Amino acid sequence: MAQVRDEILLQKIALKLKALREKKGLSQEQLYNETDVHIARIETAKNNIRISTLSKLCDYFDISLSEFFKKL
Amino acid sequence: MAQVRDEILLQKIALKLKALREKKGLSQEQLYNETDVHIARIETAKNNIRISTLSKLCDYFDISLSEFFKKL
DNA sequence: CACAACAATGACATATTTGTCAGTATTTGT
DNA sequence: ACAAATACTGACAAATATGTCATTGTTGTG
Repeated sequence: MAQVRDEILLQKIALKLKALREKKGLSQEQLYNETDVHIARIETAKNNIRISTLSKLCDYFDISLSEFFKKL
Repeated sequence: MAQVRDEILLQKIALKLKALREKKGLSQEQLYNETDVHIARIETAKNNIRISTLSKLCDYFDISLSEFFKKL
């Protein structure tokens, strides 16, 4: 089902974003202060992130969207 | 500004999706019948597409998200 | 255990995407 | 130019992402 595929995708994105954040040693709150993105629900795969939100985060983490999805 | 960067990103995504669709020789309506995605507003860069919507389209076009953004 | 820092979750408000459909504009082929 | 196909746009409803704040749960450290 498409729903299941989406859940898997969102889960992968969630884990990847969490890993990027932790690599920088930031708390969710600190990341919010830097990017204005509330990450909690994204990191728990509750939200179907918009492309501009993901783009903003990738910019902050110095990774291209292509790179982000390559090692997903 | 972030707004401008988003507009550029959405414009690139729009053009890329249109090119993929036209490569398959499909009208917007035909693509909708295949994917259940209304593409008109996305191809005119009016919408900030969600990741699962883009993923669905990439699946249909047989291109990975990483590939999609690589040649953006 | 107790405390502190952090993450997860619920509730609510706001903004935006998407579906849907109708109407208009544009393109394409003859 | 004409007709048909296609694309674009506006309006409305429904679903959902995100902001915001409060509360609860978790984790690590003394």
